[in-house]
Amino acid sequence: MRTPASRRGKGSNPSALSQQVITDAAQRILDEEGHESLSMRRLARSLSITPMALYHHVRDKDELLILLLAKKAQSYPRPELPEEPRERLVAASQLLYDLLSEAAFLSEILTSPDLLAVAVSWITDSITEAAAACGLRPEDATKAQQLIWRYTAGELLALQSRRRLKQGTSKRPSSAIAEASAEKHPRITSMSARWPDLIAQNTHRRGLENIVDGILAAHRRDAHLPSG
Amino acid sequence: MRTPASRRGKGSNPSALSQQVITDAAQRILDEEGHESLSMRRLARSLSITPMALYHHVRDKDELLILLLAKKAQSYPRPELPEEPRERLVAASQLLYDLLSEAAFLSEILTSPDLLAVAVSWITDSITEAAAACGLRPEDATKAQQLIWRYTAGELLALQSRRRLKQGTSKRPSSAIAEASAEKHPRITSMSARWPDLIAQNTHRRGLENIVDGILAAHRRDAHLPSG
DNA sequence: ACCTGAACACCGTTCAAGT
DNA sequence: ACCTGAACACCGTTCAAGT
Repeated sequence: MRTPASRRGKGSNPSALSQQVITDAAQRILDEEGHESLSMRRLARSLSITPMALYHHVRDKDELLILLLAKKAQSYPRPELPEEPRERLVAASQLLYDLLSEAAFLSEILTSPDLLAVAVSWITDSITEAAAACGLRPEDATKAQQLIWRYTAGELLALQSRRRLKQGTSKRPSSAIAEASAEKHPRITSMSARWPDLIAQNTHRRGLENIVDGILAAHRRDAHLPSG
Repeated sequence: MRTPASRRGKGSNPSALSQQVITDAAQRILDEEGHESLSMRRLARSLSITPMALYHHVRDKDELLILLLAKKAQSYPRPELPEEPRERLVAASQLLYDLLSEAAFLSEILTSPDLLAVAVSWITDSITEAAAACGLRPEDATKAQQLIWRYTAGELLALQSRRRLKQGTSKRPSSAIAEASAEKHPRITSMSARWPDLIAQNTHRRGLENIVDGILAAHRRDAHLPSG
C-alpha cells in the first residue's frame, strides 16, 4: 500500500526533510499568513507530511519557535556599536528591541526568557559588556542586562497589542469590565480618554534612556558611598 | 449591583447562573488546579452546565480573565501610601507588582495591557498621581506610569517562568538551540553557568528604584535646562 | 532512522433549536 | 431570556506500526 502523497514540488528529493527545510517553511507561513496561523499541523500540511514527521527534527513547538528566533538573530545585521560606554549600552539595548520586534510570534515564548536570551545572546552579551565598560562590576552588569531585558519584554508586549489594535483584532473594553472596576476611582474616566493617543506612541527609546541613566546613577552612588 | 447573595445550591438549581457564580467557580479552579486547567469547557463542567451557557454571562474567555483580575484588584488591601512623592511612586508601583503576581493566569491577557490597566486602575492612578506629585507634568506623569507598567509586565513574565522552573514544567535548553546560537559568541558559555543563580533572584525592587530615579533625574534635567 | 495512521485529550466559539 | 445539543474548525502530542 503506497501512500500517494503528492510530490513536494520545488524540492529535488522528497525525503529531504530537515531542520532547515522545516524552519524555512515555518518562516514562510509566518511571513505570509501571520503567527496565528503557524501550528504544527498547518506546517506539516504545507510540507505535505504528517504532523508527527516534524517531531523527528524538533522536540516541540517551543523549540521550533526558538529556533526560528535564533536564525533571525544570526542573520541580523550587526552594526558597529558606539565607543562611548553609555551610548553603547543604549545602542545594544535598542538593537535587542529592534530585532525582537520583528519576531511577532514572540509572545508565545516570552515566558521562557532564559531560552530566549540564549537565542539572542550576541546582543545580550553586548549589553552586559557595555554595562561593565560603564564601570559596573560583572555581577551588577549582568543585573543591569536583566533589568533591560525585562523592560524590553514589557515594551514588546505593548508593541504587540498596538499592532493588534491596528489590525482590528482588538476588543472594546466591554461594559462588564468597566462596571466591575470603575467604582471607586473617578480619575480613570478622564485619563482613559487620552489613553488611545498615549498608548499609540512608541515610548521605548525615551524609557530606555531613563532606565540606563537610572542604572548608571545608582552605580555612581554605590561606588562613592563606601569610599567616602 | 443587584446580587442579593442568594441561592447557589450546588447543582440543585442550574438557573442560578450569574457572573458572580461563574467567576467564583473560575477562581476555585484557579486556586485548586492552577491556571492551565481553567478552560471554558472545564469551567462549565464544574458548574454542571453546557459551555455555551457561559457565553450568556461573559463575552469570551478574555473577558472572564479580566473580570477575575478586576475582582482581585477590588478586594485587595489598600495600604496607606507614603507622603513623600518619590516613596509613594515606588510604593504604588510595588503594589502593582504584588497584586499582579498573585494572578498566575496573567500572561494570557498581558497582551491586552490597556484592558488590564483599567482593571487595576486604582493602582495605576496612584502611580500617575505620585509621579505628578514629584513635579512631572500630567503628560509626563502618564508616560512615567506607562514606563513602570511595561517594566512590571516584563518582571511578571520573568516571575512566571521562575515559578514554572520550580514546578519542573520547564525545558532544558535542548542542544538544537545551543547549536544554532552558540556559534559566534564565546562569552555566553561562561555567563550561562552563573545564570541559574541570577534568574532565581527577585531583582524587581532594585530595578524599580533604578527606574524611578532615572525618571526623576530626567525630569530634573528637563526642568532645569530650558530655564537656565 | 524516518515516517504514517489513528487516536488521545483536549481547545474556543457559532448556530439552530428548545423551554 | 436562558440554556442545550451538535457541530465547526481546530490544537499539541503519544503510540504502535510500517518501510
